[in-house]
Amino acid sequence: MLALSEKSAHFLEQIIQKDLLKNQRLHLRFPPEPNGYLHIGHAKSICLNFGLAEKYAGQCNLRFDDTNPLKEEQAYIEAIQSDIKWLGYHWHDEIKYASNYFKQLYQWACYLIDQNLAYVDELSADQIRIKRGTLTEIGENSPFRQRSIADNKVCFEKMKSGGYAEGQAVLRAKIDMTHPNLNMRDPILYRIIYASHHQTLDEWCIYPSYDFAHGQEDAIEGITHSFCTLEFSDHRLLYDWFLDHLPVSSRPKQYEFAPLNLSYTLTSKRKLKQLIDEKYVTGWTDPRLPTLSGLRRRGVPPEAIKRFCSMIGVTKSDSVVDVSMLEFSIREVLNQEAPRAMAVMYPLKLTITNLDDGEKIQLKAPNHPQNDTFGTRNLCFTNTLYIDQADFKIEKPNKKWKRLYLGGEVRLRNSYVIHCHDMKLNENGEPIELFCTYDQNTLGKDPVDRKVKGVIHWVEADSACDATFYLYDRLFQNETPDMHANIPFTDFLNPKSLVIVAGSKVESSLKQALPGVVYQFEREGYFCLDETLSKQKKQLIFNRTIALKDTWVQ
RNA sequence: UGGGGUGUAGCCAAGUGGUAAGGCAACGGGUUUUGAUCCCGUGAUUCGCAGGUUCGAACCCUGCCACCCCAGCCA
Repeated sequence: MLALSEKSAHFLEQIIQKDLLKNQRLHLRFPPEPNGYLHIGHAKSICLNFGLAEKYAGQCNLRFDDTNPLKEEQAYIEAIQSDIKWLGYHWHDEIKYASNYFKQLYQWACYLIDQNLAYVDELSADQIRIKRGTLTEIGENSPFRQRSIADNKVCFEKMKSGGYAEGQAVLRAKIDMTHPNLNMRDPILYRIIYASHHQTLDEWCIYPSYDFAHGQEDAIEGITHSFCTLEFSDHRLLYDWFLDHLPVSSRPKQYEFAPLNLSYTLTSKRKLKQLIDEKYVTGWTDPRLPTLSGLRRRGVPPEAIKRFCSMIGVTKSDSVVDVSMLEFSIREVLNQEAPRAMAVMYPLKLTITNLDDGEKIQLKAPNHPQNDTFGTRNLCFTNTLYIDQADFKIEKPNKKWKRLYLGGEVRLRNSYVIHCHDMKLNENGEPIELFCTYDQNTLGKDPVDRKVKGVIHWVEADSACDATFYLYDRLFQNETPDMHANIPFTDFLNPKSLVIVAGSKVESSLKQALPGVVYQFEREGYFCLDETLSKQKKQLIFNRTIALKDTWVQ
């Protein structure tokens, strides 16, 4: 926490600090296009914009950049809102939509025509592309560039009223076909799309391009600093050109920062959508996805995401952030917040031979080892328990082995020290039942005459609940799955990204596991109830948020 | 090869002319009824490279190199 507030200001924050000194307002915006769910990369931008507005007592708008009805949906608008709320941010005023400004944008387009700065081009998309030139060759004027203002007004009106087919005409700015920046070679302002828009329905059949919309939207809303990712750097010139030539009432400035790349992860809406459409995952909320909805369902707390965003910084250099940083912040938050419980993933029956059938010992266990305010819970100890198969070996494999073996001793977490004196094997020679005695004199204290190093977790057989665990692992086996020129990212999918373990046991207190609460199943990891799946399959299903850090080298 | 950017440890990142912060990862050690947490310790004679300016350069100048983005009627 301390480190967080002491962190030095990144370059955008420094710009804000300077501008604030000059008595400027601070008004930011987060402008997603509603064409998919938000992911961890958007979280970086959300934390930047909402976080800075919060820190410097400014405002931050939520604005849906909905200029393309072909790709957008109302469902995405709703999902995006709940993801932002989940992160704990509040947008200023009403939600904004680019579509709120369609009329104003249209009037400004007419204004540009009147200024002889825009024209209707009836070249085909292909012809426009060819005449635009290339990176090294200048472009060439369209034959329609010399249309009269009056003609342009007629043609633009014709575009607006449905007099052209899709693709038959576009409105372009008249700038400079020889400009070294391709964006300045008469960019397209309006195109014809005969599609119903989720907000404006069938009111329009012409839609503004991103370039013609974004800066003006910022100006209309009185945005002071417009932060976007690096790939828009080349558009800044155009952004300024429109603001210079239009009678806008405020002058926002665009600044660019590097988008987030995360190792072993995809941060591209388009590619995430492909994974969903091609059924590699179950949907936008699949816990293996880096979508905010997926992370939430997985059990990742919003605070972890905020800490992560603070940890990675904001710069202009291309980078790939190691996913271990995200994992660290998840564990850091969960270690503090998660109540502890015990769960046995692969049960092995263990009979206490010096305890009679029906005898019950009530035990109390703290819900958090470092924080008493979490309180305690009751545990029942009888002669029939389960421990994990991984915690028992017939023979002690090496001197570092701290768990149970035949003839050895181990502490049962929150309970007694037991000694294993016998076992039953199946036909394959695998142990199927252990016989142990417990040492009555070891509850809450160490035995006086000997050292018992190991501690293992357990559940009481009779009171335990059956549960199924969904163990998630990274979706890709390659650090940069989408950065290989000739290999599709789907080639790197991890076949073990989801492992379902059924037939597990959780302690009785988890019968009432609360949705939304992440528990630490001691020695295993952090888990949370999957409400949807549990209801659907009528059993307790836990998602593993993340395993505990494991530094044990066998 | 036009234009716009970026190069500081395996990864992220401070540093803005006074002699290389911090975090993640890794590796040691200590504590521990979670092989977790916590604590302590270990890294750059050097900042893409080469010159130059200066008493002094990661920071200034010159030249070079590498990588990223741009030729949607996507955003």
